[in-house]
Amino acid sequence: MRSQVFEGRPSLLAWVGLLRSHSALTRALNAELVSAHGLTINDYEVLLHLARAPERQLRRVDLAERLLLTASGITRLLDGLERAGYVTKGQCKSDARVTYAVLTDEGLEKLRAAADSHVGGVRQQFESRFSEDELETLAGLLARLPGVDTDGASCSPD
Amino acid sequence: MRSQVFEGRPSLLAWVGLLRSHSALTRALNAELVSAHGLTINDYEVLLHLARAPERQLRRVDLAERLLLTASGITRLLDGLERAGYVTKGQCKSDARVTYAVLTDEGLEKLRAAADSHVGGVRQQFESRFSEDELETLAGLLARLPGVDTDGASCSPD
DNA sequence: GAGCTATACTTGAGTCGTCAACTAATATAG
DNA sequence: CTATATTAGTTGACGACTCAAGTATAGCTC
Repeated sequence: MRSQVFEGRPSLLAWVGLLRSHSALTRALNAELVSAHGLTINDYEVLLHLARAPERQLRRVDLAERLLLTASGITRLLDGLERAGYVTKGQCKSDARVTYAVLTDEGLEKLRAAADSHVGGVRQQFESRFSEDELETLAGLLARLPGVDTDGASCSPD
Repeated sequence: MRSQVFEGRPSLLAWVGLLRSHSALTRALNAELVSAHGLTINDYEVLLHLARAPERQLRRVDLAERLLLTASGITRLLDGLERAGYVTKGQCKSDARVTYAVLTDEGLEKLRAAADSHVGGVRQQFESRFSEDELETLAGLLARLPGVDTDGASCSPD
């Protein structure tokens, strides 16, 4: 049993490393973002994905896929962003089931305001510890884990 | 702005990779563990840390440090494990403030039962995607991120 | 075109964790 | 020794998600 439970294997080390580093980094970066801009990491990610999307809008489903959240999680997340005025709802002409999340000008404004300090925080965490090469290696390895890709459809015109 | 917000830099790629892979892996492995054994990843980690500790006990504070949770998070986590009978409270003779979390025989039993399938799941996720060398590289890189280390004190005898 | 399945989304209940405030015991300083 | 600060832990209120169930629209199949 010992050999199974007590983590000697590289896969287990990688796993606990992932768990811990995520916890620590997330905590730090999220606190930063919340205190400086009143945004959660996920809030930020929503704004970012919308900003990059054509027409600055995305179906809720696609947002869920990109953020790796459930549909209801997205509803809740967007609730907050809508109340804050950063996002509004939009209809889809060709499919009455879908509601778009549309980035407002205020939302884009907010994203711009938050981006610099957040990206700066992220870069500092990583670039103070790793060389450019190491970062590429790390990013490359992480990219092979599940959940790191996704791309989304759209409510195409009739 | 474009260059700041739109993640081209390796540090940003590494960061989103970490976020996504954590989310996906955690979801998968946690679901497995919960459905097979009724344990959360954090439940499991508590049992594991206790099993490795001298006397199979640890102060709540130290547990918090190891799991990267707050003190109150630990109180809540242990609530569940105590109700399930996997952990009990223990006093510290030399300091009446501290309460130990003590692994019961049932708890050790439970850990043993869960360990194989959980470790198996973890290994499968990682070893199906990476070579041994790559895993070592990944683990090594992750180890340099914050939160990946810790070691704990104990209520030493008078 | 009626019925069935699948998809988009919302809602209520519950879980897991946080923070801030609080109690209790110990350490330290004068 | 007394006063103050520090440390261990718990608790209430709350936030962010999840799951299961429900509603409404769309698409198939015959």
